[in-house]
Amino acid sequence: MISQPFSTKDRILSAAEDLFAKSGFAGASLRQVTATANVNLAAVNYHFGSKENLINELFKRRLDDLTAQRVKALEQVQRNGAVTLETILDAFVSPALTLAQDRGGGQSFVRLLARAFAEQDQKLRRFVSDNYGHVLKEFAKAFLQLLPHLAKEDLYWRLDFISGALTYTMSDFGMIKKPTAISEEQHRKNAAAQFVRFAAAGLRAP
Amino acid sequence: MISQPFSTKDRILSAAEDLFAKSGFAGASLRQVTATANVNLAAVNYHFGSKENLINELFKRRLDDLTAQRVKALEQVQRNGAVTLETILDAFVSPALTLAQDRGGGQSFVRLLARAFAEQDQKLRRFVSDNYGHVLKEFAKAFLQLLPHLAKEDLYWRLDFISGALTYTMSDFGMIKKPTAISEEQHRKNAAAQFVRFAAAGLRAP
DNA sequence: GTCTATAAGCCGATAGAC
DNA sequence: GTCTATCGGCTTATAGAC
Repeated sequence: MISQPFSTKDRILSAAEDLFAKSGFAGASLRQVTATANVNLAAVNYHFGSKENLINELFKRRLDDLTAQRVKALEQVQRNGAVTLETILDAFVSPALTLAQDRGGGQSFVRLLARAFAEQDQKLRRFVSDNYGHVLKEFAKAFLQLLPHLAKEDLYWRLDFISGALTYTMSDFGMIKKPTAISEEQHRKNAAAQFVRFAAAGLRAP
Repeated sequence: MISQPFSTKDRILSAAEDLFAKSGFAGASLRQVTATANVNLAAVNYHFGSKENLINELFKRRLDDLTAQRVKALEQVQRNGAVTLETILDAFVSPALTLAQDRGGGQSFVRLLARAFAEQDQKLRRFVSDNYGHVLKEFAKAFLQLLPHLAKEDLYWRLDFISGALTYTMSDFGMIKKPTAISEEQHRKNAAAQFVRFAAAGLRAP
C-alpha cells in the first residue's frame, strides 16, 4: 500500500480527471482512461472497484485539500484580527482560484465541479454536504457577524449567488483572455481581487 | 410541414429535453428518448438526422424565445424612462427565472444550459455567441451608460460573475426549499428581487 | 412518416493465467 | 499487481418493407 509518485493508481486518477472534465462522466470511457494512463483496462476495477467509485475518489482527493486550505486561510484571517468581508471572501476564493489555475489537474478538477453541479447527482451532493458542509457554515457564521442587520434568508441567497459565480468563474478561468504581458500569478490575483470586490458589494446590498 | 400540437417532432424534443437534463447528453440514449416520447427509435434520425443535431435544435427552440423576451423587456424599460441598474437587471433576469420555473420543459432546459456550460463545447459556444451575442452587447451598453466611471474590463468581469450566478441559480431553482405557504409565482418574484438587489450592488462596487 | 430488423461497434465488469 | 480474453448488454445509425 506504499504510495509511489507515479503509481498506477495515480496515473488512473490523473487521466480520469482530465478526460471526465473534457467529455463528462458518461462521455469518457474507462477504456479511454486506461489508454491515456498507459495502464491495463482491468486495473481500474482492481484499484477502484467500479467507475462510480473512481469518480468519488477523484472528488475526495481534491476537496480534502481545498477545504483544508480554506479553513487555514480563514483561521489566519481571524487570528490576525483583520476581519472584514473582503478578507473572509479572499480566504474562501483564493484557494479555489489557485486550484483553478493549477496545471497539475486542478484546472480539470474545477471543471469537474461545474459538471457535478449540473448533474444534480443526489449522492454526490450528499457526500459533499456531509463531508465539507461544516466549513461553509463556518464561513456563513463569519459573514453574519459582520452583517448583523442582514436576515439569514437574505444571506443564504447571496451565498448561493456567490457560489454560482465562483464555480462559473473557476471553470472558465483557463479561457478568459489573459493579456500576454502579465504572469498567470498576476492574472489569478486580478481575478480574485475582482471577485472579492464584486461579492463584498453584493453582500453589503441594502 | 404543418406543425401539430403533439407532433412526433415535438414529443421527441420534449422527451429529449427532460432526459438530457436529468442524465446528460452522453448519459441519455436515443432509445430512452424515443421510448419516453412514445415514438419509434428510427424517428429521431428521420426528423433530426442525428443526436447532435437534435441537441442543437433543442437549444435553438428555447434561446430564440428567451432572447426575444429579454429584448422586449429591455426596450420596454428604455421606453418608459425608468432606466436604472435594477430595471435593466430585471429585464435580463426575470425572463430567465420565469423559464426556470416553467414546468413545460423550461425547467429542464435551464439545467441543460448549465450542462452546456460545463461541457465547454466550442461548437455550441460559437453557436450561442453568433446568434445571441448581440443581445448581451445591448445590455452591456445599457449598463455602461449608467456606470460611466467603470472601466470596461471591470464591467466584463462583473457581467461574467452575474451570468455564472444566474446560471447556477436557475438550474438549482427547483431545489431551493420554497416555503409551502407561498405560490410559485411569489417565489419566483422573490428570487428575482434577491438576485437583482445583489447584482446591482455588485455592479456599483467601487 | 412509421415500422422492423440489423449492422457495426463500444461499454463496464470479470474470470483466470502469470 | 498486471495481463488477455471474453461475456452480456448497450449504443447510434441505416436499409428496406409498408
